[in-house]
Amino acid sequence: MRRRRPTIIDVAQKAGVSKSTAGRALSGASNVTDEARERVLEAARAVGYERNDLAVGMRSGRTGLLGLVIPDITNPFWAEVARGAQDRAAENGMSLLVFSSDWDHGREASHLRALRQARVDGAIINPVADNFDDLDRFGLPFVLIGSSAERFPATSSVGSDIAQAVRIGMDHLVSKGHPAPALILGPKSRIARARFLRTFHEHCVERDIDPAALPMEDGEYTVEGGHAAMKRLLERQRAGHLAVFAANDLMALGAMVAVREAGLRCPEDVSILGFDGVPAGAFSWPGLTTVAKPGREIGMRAVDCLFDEIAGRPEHGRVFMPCRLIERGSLADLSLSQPMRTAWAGRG
Amino acid sequence: MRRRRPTIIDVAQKAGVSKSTAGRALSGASNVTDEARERVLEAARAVGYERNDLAVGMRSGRTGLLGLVIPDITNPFWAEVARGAQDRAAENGMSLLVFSSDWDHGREASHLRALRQARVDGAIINPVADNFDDLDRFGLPFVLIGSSAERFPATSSVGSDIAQAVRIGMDHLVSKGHPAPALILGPKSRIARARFLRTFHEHCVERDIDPAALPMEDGEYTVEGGHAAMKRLLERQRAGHLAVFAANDLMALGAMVAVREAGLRCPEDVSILGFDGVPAGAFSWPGLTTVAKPGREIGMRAVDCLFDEIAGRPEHGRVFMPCRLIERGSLADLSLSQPMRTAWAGRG
DNA sequence: GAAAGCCGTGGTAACGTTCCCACGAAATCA
DNA sequence: TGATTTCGTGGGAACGTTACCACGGCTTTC
Repeated sequence: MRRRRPTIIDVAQKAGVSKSTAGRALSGASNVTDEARERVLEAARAVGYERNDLAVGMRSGRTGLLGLVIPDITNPFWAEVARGAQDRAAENGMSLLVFSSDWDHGREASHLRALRQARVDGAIINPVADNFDDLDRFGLPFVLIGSSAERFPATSSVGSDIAQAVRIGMDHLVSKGHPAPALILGPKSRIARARFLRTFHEHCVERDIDPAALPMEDGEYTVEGGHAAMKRLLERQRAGHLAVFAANDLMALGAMVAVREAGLRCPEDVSILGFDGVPAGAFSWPGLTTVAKPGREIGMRAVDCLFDEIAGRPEHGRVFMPCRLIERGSLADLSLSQPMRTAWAGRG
Repeated sequence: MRRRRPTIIDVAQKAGVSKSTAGRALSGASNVTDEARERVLEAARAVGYERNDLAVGMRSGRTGLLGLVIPDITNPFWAEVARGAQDRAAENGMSLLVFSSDWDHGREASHLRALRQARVDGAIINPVADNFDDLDRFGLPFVLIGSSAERFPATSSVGSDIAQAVRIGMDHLVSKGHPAPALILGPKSRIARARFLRTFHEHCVERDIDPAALPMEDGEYTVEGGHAAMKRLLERQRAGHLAVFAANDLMALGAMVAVREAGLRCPEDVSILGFDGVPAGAFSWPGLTTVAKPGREIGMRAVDCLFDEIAGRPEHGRVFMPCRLIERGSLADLSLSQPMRTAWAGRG
């Protein structure tokens, strides 16, 4: 048999005040005598009172619940985002409702409905929908995360700064003597790809390189995709050192496997630079040098923006979080041994 | 300006029935005319009604919320557990509140309080506390997960079957010609270690091997821990093939690095078997052969048990989920080339 | 044919909290 | 001193739903 949990009325009785006064004391309102507050708090401790969030939400409209809708909590990047969001939420006494959409419209819609029914105060969403209808109908404050947020420029959102990331990566490649790397990119349909390419082209223009002369392969954002892309790259490349900038760590790791299978060595014969910062990159051989996205910071920042959104404060627009280089062992340093002698340098 | 959301009363008015009838129709109760139900459902659709879960929870005592308290959502294993739990919860129309405790008593206690205040219907908990006080005070239905659940044998819990996992691993080692491997274990304080060792000893007895004669090293459950342990192992081992069973994949990956640093090759000189099934093991070189825990299934099963617990159905006691072998490239096959010629075979 | 049971319906209370208003006492102002 | 403000307090309504009870009409039973 489970005993009835004490309510604010029990506390009020024990303290000898009305439930209004007890409520004020417990919620930290100012217009209560110190003496009354003391008595109420003591009584609450004595009876083991714990506020009923449902009742609070019911009456005040604020539930202390935040929603997080991401493609897959199993993906290390999204796990980091979730962790950051959860920590920042907890700091502010709020709890996080987590949902995985698996890039599925139906699931996303159903999760958004669940969020509404739970009366969350707001949500952080990585949208799978490519039109704004679903989100527009959401009806609650929300913040977008991830690169697909770019499709909704008018909405408050937080993402990694792909432009800056590409720049960091290219600077590093140049410093190691690979000014004109080959590219392994994601599917043409993805927004992130376009942004990546755009910045890459800017970089080429600055350095007087013809981007059209650089080898480029597409593939899914998976190990298999990277593996296949690298095989194609190696078929085109016969001699000299090959440097590759992959748009995704999993692709980079797949590419590394392809290099090994071709009887070549990384980084001696092929240099590989990744993008994401997945933990697995630390255990590959060689360790994967990569541009890491600040997943945790994105999650935290998204919660901050969401709070502003909820409070009706002027919206942030798009927030871009800076990425950073993690240097491990997958890049050869050609800057000293054979300055400027990369695969395609001076071809065109 | 955000318009007031339609309530069940709006639906009832539109349908021309009382709110009682509307409520019955919407909650799928049986004692309503088909005609009335139809009218109510149509009205609900027309006004865009969505049930208020807070009010339901307030009145009925069931919130449709489940809690999940794990050490760290960022850890791939726990992410899998969370994913499984979330999917199974969603199947049953419930939402998951996720918290990371970071093995910290204070955080755990505060998360449990948050769950109580949110009036969740139940919780799945990987307890960090080593005494039962906190959990005993929890006051809501719950199911324990992870190996530390072993400290609370009276409570319903779900974990991986370490005994079976060790057996699978050993069988595989034997089949490859490594009947007496060295061990890399976790810290002495951890429950999982004891269970691992116990089964290992049983295995040795069955095969007439003196476990005391086998090299054994401890370390933290991290890459660094495994790295250091393997270095110590290699100092003791001068010649012949060395086979190692690591109690954790991260340790195994660290060990692999140590092997490479010592100028040896895996699997030619050293065979390594891991335990966990982390994704990173697929990208190491060689790929890590390992015994994988069924994280997702554990999460799903835990939710099933929790439903039983909530419904007051007879408790399950401890549920053990079977692990499976993932064979990649980190074990040499000595069974043909040099039958039974492992490092320590026939020493004692 | 009367009593008893079933079924669909509607009205009302209850869940636990916060919000709003009114009240009296003390403090301040003219 | 009398009028006005301030402050702490208490009472009651409200949030949106489900649980409970009572009612009338119908069918079943003896």
